[in-house]
Parts: sequence; structure tokens; C-alpha cells
Amino acid sequence: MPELPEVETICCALQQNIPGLKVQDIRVRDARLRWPVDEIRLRQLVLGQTVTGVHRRAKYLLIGFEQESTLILHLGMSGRLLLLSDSQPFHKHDHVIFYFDDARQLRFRDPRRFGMVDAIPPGAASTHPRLAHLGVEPLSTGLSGNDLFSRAQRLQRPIKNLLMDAGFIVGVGNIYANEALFHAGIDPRTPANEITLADWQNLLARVQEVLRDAISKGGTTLNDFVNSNGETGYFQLVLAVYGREGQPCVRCGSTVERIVMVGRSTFFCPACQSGKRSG
DNA sequence: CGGGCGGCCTGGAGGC
DNA sequence: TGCCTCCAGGCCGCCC
Repeated sequence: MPELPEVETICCALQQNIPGLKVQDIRVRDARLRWPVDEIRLRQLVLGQTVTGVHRRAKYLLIGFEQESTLILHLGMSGRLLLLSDSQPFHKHDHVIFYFDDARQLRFRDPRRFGMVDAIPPGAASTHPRLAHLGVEPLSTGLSGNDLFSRAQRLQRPIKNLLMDAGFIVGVGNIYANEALFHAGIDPRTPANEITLADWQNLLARVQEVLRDAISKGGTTLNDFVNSNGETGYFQLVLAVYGREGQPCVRCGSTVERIVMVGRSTFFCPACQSGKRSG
């Protein structure tokens, strides 16, 4: 399940590999992704264009072209991007293929089809429906705990739900929300507007820490091709609470608990994350 | 408008 | 062993 660290790793790998390549052909083998793939638009905006750069926004990959059009991709939860030679046989779930002018191709493979692929006309990236309402990047240098503290003042929802809200802050998936809250010693159920400034500063630092740690580990799994797998990166990650229901807390030995919040598994140590809850 | 929730989708795990 | 159910997950759109 590609989260922000995996997408960042893929972004870096693509940036090192595909600028300067021209898209010679596009093939859509299955258009049924999260949104139907608009092959006509892909061809209109991307065909014959040369890649100039690759960027990441939230968990979206943005591939820029010479004429200022942009290819936007999301890997959903099972998506992979593969940079392969043209001779490689198709996999059952290879849905969209971009053929480059060097006999290689970028393949979008996504068994569960939660991902998306679209093309954006020049100048329209900021208004694209997938990008227009995104919150702040957790790793942006200008971001401070004070910013988040201020924005949370009127929000009563549990802090964990807010952390996972892409309109508030992007790229913090379920695993990293759980881990960051544990390391910050904050109960995931704490109303967001009850988090102190000091706790926000600590929490942001812990979010950045778990993301950076995962990025550094993901980077080591990159091999000969653009490997969006990320799975091996996950195995290297030491998860303190996620998936550890019933096991002893790595910090205090108390039993890790699991609850469900907004339909998502939530793991925490009731002793280390006691916080200041009134409930 | 804040915010919870259903649904999309398929492979893997667990139960019988 | 096979079948059946359940679960995971990001994110949009619906609804209160």
C-alpha cells in the first residue's frame, strides 16, 4: 500500500530516470480505475511530449512535460509503477502503458484498481479536482506546529481522524497516524482542539520523523528498475503499535489496544497515550 | 459546514 | 482441499 514515503521514493526514482524521454504511444488495457481513464485526453495532452520533471503532491505523482501539460497518477492501495523494456509480457493487472522513445515503457499496474491516471492541461494543475482541496505537506519546510495548532482550534473531532484528513494535512495514512500518535504520547481519541501547542509541535515532529524514517528505508529497496513495490521497505520498518493488538507496548509493557475510528483500525498504548482526555 | 460513513476492488487470511 | 466470509486501505461523494 503505497503511502507518502513510497510515493516519494518512486518520485525520486522517476526523476532520475525519465526526464528527456518522449512518449511515443499510450495504451489503456483497462480503463476501469478509481475514475475511468480518459484515453482521448491522455493522448491529446501527453502523446509526443517529452518529460521535463517529476514531482509529488500528497500521494499523487505529477509528471511534467515540455508543453506544460501534466500527467497525474495515484497508486491507490495496490498500484505500482514499473519502468520496463518493451519486451516484457503484460501482467493481468497492467492497465495503462506509456511507451517511451528508448524502447522502454512506464506501466501502471494496480490489481485493486483504486488508483487513477489522468492528464491535466497547461496551467490547470492547481484547479484539478484531485489537487485543488489538498491540505499542507507534512514535510514542507515552512510548516510549524503552531500552524496546525491554530487551524485545529475549532475542530472537535478526534486528533487521529484529523491527521488522516487530506484537507488538513496530506500523506499521513493509517499506519503513520497510529505510529506518530504513539511516539507523541497522545491518545488518538483526543479532540483536536484540546491538543496543546506543545503537543502539536511534538506531534508534527513525530509525523515528520516516521515519514522520513520510512523514506530512508524505502530508498534502500530501489533496485534496477523503478520499483514502486515498497513492500520490502515496510518489512524494514519497526512499527511500535500498528498491528500489535494484545502485545506488550515496546515502551512500557502495557497491552496495546485496538479500537475502530471512522472504520479504521486504531492501535495505541493506554498507558503511554493517556493524554488529557475527559471521556 | 464539520464530519461520519458507505462503497469502490481484489488478494490473502481464517473458519468450516 | 475448496469454498465462503471478512478484512485491508485511500479517498470521493453522500448525508446528517
